[in-house]
This record gives sequence, C-alpha cells and structure tokens, in this order.
Amino acid sequence: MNPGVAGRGTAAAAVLGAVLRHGPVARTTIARLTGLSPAAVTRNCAALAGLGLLTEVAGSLPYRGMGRPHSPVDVETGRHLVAGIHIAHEYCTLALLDLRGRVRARLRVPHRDPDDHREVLATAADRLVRLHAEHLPGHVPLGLGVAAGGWVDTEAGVLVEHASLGWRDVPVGDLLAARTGLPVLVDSHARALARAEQLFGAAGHHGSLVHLFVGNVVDAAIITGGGTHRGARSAAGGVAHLALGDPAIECPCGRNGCLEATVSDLAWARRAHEAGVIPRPSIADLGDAAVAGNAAATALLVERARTVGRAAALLFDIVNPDVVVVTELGVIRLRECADALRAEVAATSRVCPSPSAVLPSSFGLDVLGVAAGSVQLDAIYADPLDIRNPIRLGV
Amino acid sequence: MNPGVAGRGTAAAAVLGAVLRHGPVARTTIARLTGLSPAAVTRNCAALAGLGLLTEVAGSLPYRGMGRPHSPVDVETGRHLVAGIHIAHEYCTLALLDLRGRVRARLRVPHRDPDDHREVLATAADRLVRLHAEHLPGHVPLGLGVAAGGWVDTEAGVLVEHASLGWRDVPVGDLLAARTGLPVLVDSHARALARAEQLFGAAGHHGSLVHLFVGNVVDAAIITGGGTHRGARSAAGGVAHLALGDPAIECPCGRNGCLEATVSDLAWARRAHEAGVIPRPSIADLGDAAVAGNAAATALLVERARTVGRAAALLFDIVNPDVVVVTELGVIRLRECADALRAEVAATSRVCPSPSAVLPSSFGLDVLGVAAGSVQLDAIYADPLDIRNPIRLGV
DNA sequence: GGCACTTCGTTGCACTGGACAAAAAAGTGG
DNA sequence: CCACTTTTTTGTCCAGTGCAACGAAGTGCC
Repeated sequence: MNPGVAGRGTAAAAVLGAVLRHGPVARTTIARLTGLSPAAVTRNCAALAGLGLLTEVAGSLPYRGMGRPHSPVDVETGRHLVAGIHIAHEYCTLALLDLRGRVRARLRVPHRDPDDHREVLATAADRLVRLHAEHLPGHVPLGLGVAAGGWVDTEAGVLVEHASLGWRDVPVGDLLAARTGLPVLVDSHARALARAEQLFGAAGHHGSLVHLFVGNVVDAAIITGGGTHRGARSAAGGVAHLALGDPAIECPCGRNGCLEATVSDLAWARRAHEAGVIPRPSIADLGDAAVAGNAAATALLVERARTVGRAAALLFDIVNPDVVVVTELGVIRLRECADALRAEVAATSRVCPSPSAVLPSSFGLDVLGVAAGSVQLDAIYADPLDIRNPIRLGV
Repeated sequence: MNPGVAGRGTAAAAVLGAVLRHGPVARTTIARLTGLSPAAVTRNCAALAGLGLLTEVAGSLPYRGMGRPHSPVDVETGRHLVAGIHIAHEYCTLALLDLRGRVRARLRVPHRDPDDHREVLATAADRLVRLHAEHLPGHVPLGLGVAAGGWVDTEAGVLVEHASLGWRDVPVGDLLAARTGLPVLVDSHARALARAEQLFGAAGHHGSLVHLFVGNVVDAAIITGGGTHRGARSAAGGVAHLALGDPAIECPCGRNGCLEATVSDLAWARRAHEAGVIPRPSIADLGDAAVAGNAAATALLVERARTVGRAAALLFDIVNPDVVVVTELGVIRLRECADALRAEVAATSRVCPSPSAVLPSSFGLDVLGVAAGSVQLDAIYADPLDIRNPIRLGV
C-alpha cells in the first residue's frame, strides 16, 4: 500500500523467501523466481546482507561452462538467532533457532507451580537467557516467539484461554518482553507449525496448506495464498469437536463422539492403558512400544491414524489445499501409521489429489520448539527489512 | 510487487472499494477509511473519474456546520455496465448490471438443444447483444462474466465439467469472447456469489466469509483476507459429499448420506412430491406452496434449512469466517427457514459468534444474474485502472 | 459586505523503490 | 591477450506516495 512504510519489505521478503527455499542460489535465479528485475534483486540482497540476514557463499554452485560464474547467496545462519518458548501442560519447551528454522539449542523446563503463570514465565525467560549465554553467545537474538495450545489473541499477545493449564487472559507477550527485552510474538501452535512447514518443512513450495495437530488438543490451521488464516475470532481450524470420533465417548463440551475427546493424546493413551497394552497411560510409552515392535500398540496407533485421516479428508474436501500436514505421534514415528493415514484420506476424500499430498510433520520431536521459534521467524520473513535493532538478551 | 504494472491499481482499488461500500462519501473520509493520504485520494479519484467509474455528487451529504463542505463522490452507475451469463441445466440467465451490482435488465433463455454447447452459447451471446441494444444502449459494456455450477477452470476460461448438462472442457470464455467482442471471465457461481455478497451484499464490511449455495448442486466458497480461495484444483468448498444428509439416500458418488444427494433442489422436490405435498417435483412449486401458507410445504423447507444449517455450522467451525451467507430457496423466501437455519447453526457450531453471522443471500431471485455479472465486476474492483478500452457490444 | 474561522480538497516537492539499459566483472577457449 | 558468454552492478528514469503549504467554500460575527 504505502511503499515508503508498510510495503517496504515486500520485495525483500520475496527475495529472502526464494533464498530460503532454494538453498544457495544465484541472483539471476532469484530474479526469475520472484519476477523481479536483476537490478532489484541485487539491491535487495545488498540490503539484506547489510542486516546480516543474507551472506555470500562463493563456490557453492558448480560453474556451468560459460560466462561469469554465479555468486550465490544463502541465508546467514551464523549471526542471528530466534528464541522460542512453547507452553504446554506440564512444561515449557525452550529453543534457539537459526534463520533456517533449525533448532540449535533446546531445554525442557517443567512447571514448578503451573497455577502461577508469572513464575512459570519468569523461569522460562531466565532459563532462556542462560541457554543463550551458554550455547550461542555469539548469535544475536532477533526476537522471541511463543506458541501454545488453546485460544491465543495474536494481536494483543494474550493467551486468552489454556484449558489444561487453567490460564485465562495471561498477557504472555508483555510479561516475557519485560523479562527478556526482546520483541515477543504469540500465536497458537497449530498456526505456527503450519507456517513452519511452509517456511522450513516439506511443504515449502506449496501456496496453500492445512496443518492438523493432534496432541493433548486437536487443532487445525489453514494457510492460503493470502497468508495464515486466523479467522474471525482467531479460532479457525476448529476441528476438535467434529463428530468423527467414537460415539460412545462423552466430550466435556456436552456432546458425544467429538474428535478431540476420542483421539487426544490423553484419551488414546488411557485407552491403550485400559486395554493392557502399556503399564501407564502415556502416549510416549505407547509410541515407544510400537516402535519396539509391540503389535497391539502399533494396531492402536494405526487405528488412531485412520480416525485422524477422516479429519484430514474433511479438510481436503472443504479447503482443498495443496497439502495437508499432520502432526501426530504415530504418524511421525511409524511408517504404518503414515500409510494408514494416507489410505484413509484417499478412501474418504473426494478431491485429495494424491497420497503424497498428505505429509507427516517435518520436525520430528523438535516440533514444539520449532513451532515457538517460527512465530518470530514468520514475522522476520514477512518483512525482513523491519527487524529491530538487535538487542542483547537479558536486559 | 511491480507498481508500474501489476500493483498499479491497488490504491485505486482501495479507493473505489471504499466508495462502493460507503455510498456517496467525501474524499477525507475515504482517506481515513483506506489509510491513504488525502493527496493520494484526490489523485486516484481523478483517475477513476477519468475512466468514468466515479462521479461527483454535489449536495448528497448534509453540511456539518463548519468549514468547507464535502464534495462527495460515488460510483458512476450511468455510464458503464457489465454483462452476465449464467449457465444452468435448463436455461441461461442473462443480465446487465451497473457498477453497483444492480440488475438493470434480465432475460431467461431456455436451451433449444442442451447438448450443442456452441448453439447454446451463440444464442445467449446474440440475445445479450439484443438485450443491451433494447434496454441500455447508452451504457458502455466493460465486460462479460460467466458463472456456472460444476467445475470451472478460471484461468483458462473453460467449463471443465458440468454434470447435469453433460458438458466437458467447453472453452466458454473463448467462444463468448469471439461472439461478443467483450473481455470474458468465467468462474463457479458459488465463488462468484461469495464475492458478490462481499462487494454488494449484506456482508460488505466483513473481511472473510463463506458462501454456501444449495440448488441443484451444493457448493461452498471461501473468501479470506487474501481473497477468494480457489483451492489446489479449483475445488475448494467441496461440501457436496459431506455425510450430513439422510443415511438412507444413495449418492451417485457411491456412498450414502451425502449432503447434496439429500438436499439438492431435485432431491428435495422429489421428496415433497412423493409425500403428496406438491403435484410435481419442482422446488419452485414447493416454495410457492409454503409462501401461500401450506404447512406441510413449510415444514419440509424448514427441515431442509436445518440440514443446511449443519453444513453451515461445520464451515463456521473449520473456517471461522465473519459470516456465512446461505443461498437456498426456502431461506431466501421464508422467515421460518432463516430462523431454523440460524437456530441449527447456533446449536451445532462451537464458534458461531451470533445468529446474525448467518445471512440469507442478498439478491433474492436475481442471484444467478448477479453471480454472472459479479465475475466481471470482481475483476474491475480488483484493478479498476486496468479496464479495457470500452468496446461496443456486437463487435 | 468584509473578515476571521473551520474544514475540505489540491498542488508542489522530495523520496522510495522498481524497471530498463548499459557497463563492468569473471570466468572459458583460442 | 582477446573474443565470447553470462552474471552482477551501476546509472537513469519513472510511477506513485506522503508531507506540507496553499487554495477553496462554506458559516457567523461585526
């Protein structure tokens, strides 16, 4: 709209995005990818390099026999980093990510007193500062991203409601900004991971995607050509209470057969426990058992994958994205689950283009840290020229 | 991206959009609404007025007691028009719309030979030319919009598949452009109507909306902040085969209980006919009977509205738009149906903000013509400075 | 009527950022 | 060392915006 102010970063964002997706890449190639003129690419690269976001990587591409060789540029991962705090039921996950979204340091901090959100956040912030000082003191932090389940008001940086923690209207953004001195952004982890998959994951070249998250909560996020779709009340992707689950199971919402009540980590682990497959109701244990070859455990996770597949098929038909990415323990860890998921989608959906349009999450067990950091990385890639004067952690 | 070419119209589009939504409006108000400077508003207004899209309407706003009076501008509806052709099972609906999306002339042309798409389109084009000459010869046509059910390739202007007509891969755009000499755009009518509701209907000030169309086909369209969401295969909004219908009804797709098989015009009319409510299976007759006070007919349409409501609730939960607009005969014509629809959504959806977020279509019985014309109007409002040199109809 | 006052709309000027074109750079092969 | 190719940079121009100063068009007071 206003090239002098708001829209300033758009061309730079296109350039940086192309560099992120296409590894070390020559400027002419960037020009082709973005539709910008070579001149504009040069100038934007210079600006981005000046901020320390891009770097020249001479010799990283083979010479093609004729003409001046490429002088490729790549994302600079050695100067800056982004911090992430994921807030879950029992612990916070801290992470430091480079600009390629790779986790360079991680730490899990159990809550001492989950009811005292000030203490939880203060501890997380302090441990984060220490993590930075101990592992990557030379990297300058550009910001902090916060991800959580539940209902998040992104604008205000407020965690409106986190059911399992019982937090309500916690100004997470302000509290953490005050404690760390960093710019803080907050978002739901389903949305954050959707964007992370698009930026750093397997869904890189796709314009639209849906991310389906199955953990203690079930949540979906939608990204279309126009960007992440937040929805009228920041509540888009409400698949938790679709009637796709077991009709015999009562949901706290008052109805039966809700997806979340059936397939959430807790519900499924409890079911496996009651069936005698695992000694205690822990979804991680169920995963371990299946990976170790326990047939009953595998069968249970495959069944869960099928139920999740019905939800994915529904999302395919309604939203018709290029890909659906699924974050669920079994699908991530077991090929059988991923196959069952794909088969169910193919059987249920009317438009799913091919089984390869259903992807397990790319981030393995780092999902939570990546989700949190990506909240900030998303903003940086959206308007790279707008990064704040780097501030040192801990002031 | 490129202010000299593609993005040129963005500011002008913002201005024209604000004028469209806020009736006759002063330039300073436009500046406030769009975030542009008064200077930019002046210049863009001049450009738009030069193209005949805007007009000065002195004295249309009351004087506010102090200072220079407003000199309001409004959309110019007296110089240009847009043509629309809606292709349905039994007839084409032709319409001439002004720039406010109002139907100024209409004509229904039954197909002589539905299998001969060339003849159908040629007839429609010729009748359209005559309609223009007879009713609004002084208005210059800016283009032709074509809407149809089924699967449309917007890019190529091809009707890929129209089930009930049996057309496949018909290059509607090229054929009509050749016959009329007008620029032609083609889209599905669910998407076209969604955009029409946003431009001219009750959903004007909302950024995101879902339009649910229930006729001989059932289809939905999604508009988010980023614009109309077409989906990977132009197939977004596939609610036709959701299992929300009567499990006893078989769908041609091979499964049971599909929404479309249950509530399509044809299916419901047949059901009413078999129940002895109406003498022949016509949905229009059922609507007339209900309006005339036939209790059984009303009850049937209310039941249909409830089923449609379940689909609307699902869309609310998954997409979480500001509003859902429903185009369905009963909901448009009978208050009881609209109430039943709202009640069902409120009871089924988890996030539906209020009953007023469910709206019946704004266009009454002109829906088809508005849908078609809006395909072209959408393009004009997206980049108003890009309108073609006005060409006279009929070469 | 003339003049202060208020608000709206327009014009002049500087700036940003991109395209286009020409020049420079950096290789190879003769 | 030169011709040749392709990449990258630099110089110039132009569109479009914001800012600020200015002109315009009313009211109300004297």
